[in-house]
Amino acid sequence: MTETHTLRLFNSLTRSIDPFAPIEPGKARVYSCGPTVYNYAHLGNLRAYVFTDTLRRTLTWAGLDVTHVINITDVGHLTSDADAGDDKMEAAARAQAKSIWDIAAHYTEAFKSNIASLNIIAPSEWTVATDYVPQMIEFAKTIAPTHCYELETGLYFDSTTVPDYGALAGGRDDAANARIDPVEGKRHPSDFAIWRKSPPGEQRQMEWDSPWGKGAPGWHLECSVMSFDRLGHPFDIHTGGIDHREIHHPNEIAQNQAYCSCAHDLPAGFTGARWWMHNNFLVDRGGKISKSKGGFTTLFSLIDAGVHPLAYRLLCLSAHYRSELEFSGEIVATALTRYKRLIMAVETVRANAGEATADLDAAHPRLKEEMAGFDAALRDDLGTVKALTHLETVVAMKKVPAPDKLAVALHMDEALGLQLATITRADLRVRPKDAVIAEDEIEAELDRRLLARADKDFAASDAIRDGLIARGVEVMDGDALRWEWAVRLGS
RNA sequence: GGCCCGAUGGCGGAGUGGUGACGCAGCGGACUGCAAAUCCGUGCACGCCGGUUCGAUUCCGGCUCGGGCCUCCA
Repeated sequence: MTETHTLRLFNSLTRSIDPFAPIEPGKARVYSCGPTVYNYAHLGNLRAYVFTDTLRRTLTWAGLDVTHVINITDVGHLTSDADAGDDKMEAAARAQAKSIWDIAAHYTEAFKSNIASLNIIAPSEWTVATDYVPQMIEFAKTIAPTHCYELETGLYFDSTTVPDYGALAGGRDDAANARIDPVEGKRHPSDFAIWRKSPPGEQRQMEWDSPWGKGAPGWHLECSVMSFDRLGHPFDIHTGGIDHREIHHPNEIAQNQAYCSCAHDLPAGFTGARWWMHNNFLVDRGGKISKSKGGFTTLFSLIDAGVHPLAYRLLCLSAHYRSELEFSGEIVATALTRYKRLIMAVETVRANAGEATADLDAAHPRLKEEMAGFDAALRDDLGTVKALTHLETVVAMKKVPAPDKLAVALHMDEALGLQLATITRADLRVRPKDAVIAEDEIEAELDRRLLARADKDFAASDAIRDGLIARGVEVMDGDALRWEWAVRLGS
């Protein structure tokens, strides 16, 4: 099928949608800021990886060979004010009376499990921050003489030593914005830690020797070091949540500029990645869902309530990645219904089609029209919202050959990742964690009900049905599936 | 306090200088012993005040309300 549209993506550096051209023809190198593994990822965190996955699939769709790296931050985040507070990892370890390494391993596995549940393609490589400490120290040594200064608390980056500091953030006010206590001795409010010294007399579970004393790397450092190490410099795209646009990524860019001018004599203005892309937040009534505030919803809890994880993926796809997306139990439930109907429709197409048409170019003209619309939507800064409607149009289309329909739908799904080729409606019947009745008992009750109905004993059959409903089971007579779990969403 | 963003029907959410997608809910119909599930059909919206324009939801200004960042966060 001839793809005629240009891929255009929003670049936070230019604040505009620009035609995308990779550095190396035919290839794209992408780095995504990964999770800090001191707690479970919540649904808002996961939106970022659905976005990243959509980007990756779209690049592939556009014919590019993608190398994708996601990091695991297992060190280096602070819990509180300034640049000298507690480390989040250390705090979590203390709170749970476990080793910090156990904490990291546990939440890393949980995260990877979430990624798999959402049908997010695993990155070409996961990089782990603590594996890179020696390289971080080398990086810091390279830039220290010309870009850093040392204080009691650590090694700091002087943000005025690089051109256009903070340009990504879209202009920052420099002075008098001190809402928090600044670190004693910092030259500029926007200076940040490259290396954090362990407090005197305190033994940390994670600490390393360095030219600036025992301690841990600043958390901005890891992404610069790992992205350069795995993807080279420059590379194509760096992604992350929109919150990183103001601090973390500008700091990363500053480090990249410093490093490249020190080590490679690269021109000023070099930013490491050519494109910086940011997804917007998943929000609750009260605002963004925050990991550090607690009380958030995880993908695990959604599954426990009886919601298939891909319904959440569909929800993410139904809004543009740069828009805020409202979240509530009710909203996920609508996504689940939408997903269920889509899956049922595809199942029907599959049953009618047998084999999918092999040659998409030979598909029915109306289908090719939708295909073109889908392609255009996707290539226009990842327009999944429209792309999704094209998919639904295709699946619902009358008077076109089923094998063609199936082929087109499955092709579209390569970009959307809704597992249309394999998921069945029965798969969507996710057993709620607090279900009070077993499946075989449900089946037995339904068989009893069938007998009562055959006898036209409707009082008895209705009583059985009411009993099942009371135990969270929906009875569906005119449906091959016969019954379904009621979804149990809190609020 | 500084910087920035948003406001579309009951809810979610696209989009556009000139008939305002789509999904969910609702309503009507089919099916059903009755429901449910499913299918078909369908009503409902561009925060307020000015300006530009033949014409603004769309462009500009002000206002109101909501949110984000400035401290770890996707």
